[in-house]
Amino acid sequence: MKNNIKVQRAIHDMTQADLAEKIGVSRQTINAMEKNKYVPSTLLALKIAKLFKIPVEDIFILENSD
Amino acid sequence: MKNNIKVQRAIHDMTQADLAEKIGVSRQTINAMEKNKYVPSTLLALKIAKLFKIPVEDIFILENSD
DNA sequence: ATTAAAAGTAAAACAAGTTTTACATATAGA
DNA sequence: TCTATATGTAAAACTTGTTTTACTTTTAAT
Repeated sequence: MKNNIKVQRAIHDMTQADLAEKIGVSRQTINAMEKNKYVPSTLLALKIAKLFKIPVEDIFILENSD
Repeated sequence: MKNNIKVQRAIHDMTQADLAEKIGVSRQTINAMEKNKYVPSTLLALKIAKLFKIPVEDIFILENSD
């Protein structure tokens, strides 16, 4: 699974810290997600999608390996 | 956060075990999700949404308390 | 070149998701 | 009523997500 969080942040001109604060997680959580260190919870995915006003599927993309 | 998994299973005439097997988790994981015992990973959410051919947001719904 | 802000990284601790095994309860059909 | 299938539940073990603290590196602007 990959994700577009970095791009969406750029579009919305947000730092990792900004995004972290908006959705109520630590900055390291955002950083680790962007670096594909781990798969976030559905709660985080929904909050991020809501914030960026796009579907979860447009941010988090399933890959063949999943 | 709540979810419609039970309804979607009914629409697709699947048991908890069926769904579990299709997306590669244990039956207890499906049961626990339906009973709101915990929030699944985004990977699971995407797989379930793909299987039912509807958006993640139509299955997992944010609530005010989230 | 220096500085400030942003991003990357790492380890320990803690919280939460998932599996496994096992049993109890419910439901529908024979 | 008996039986098979589906669902609910629980505890232990394991895996993974998340936080906290703290430090390093990068980037962009001065």
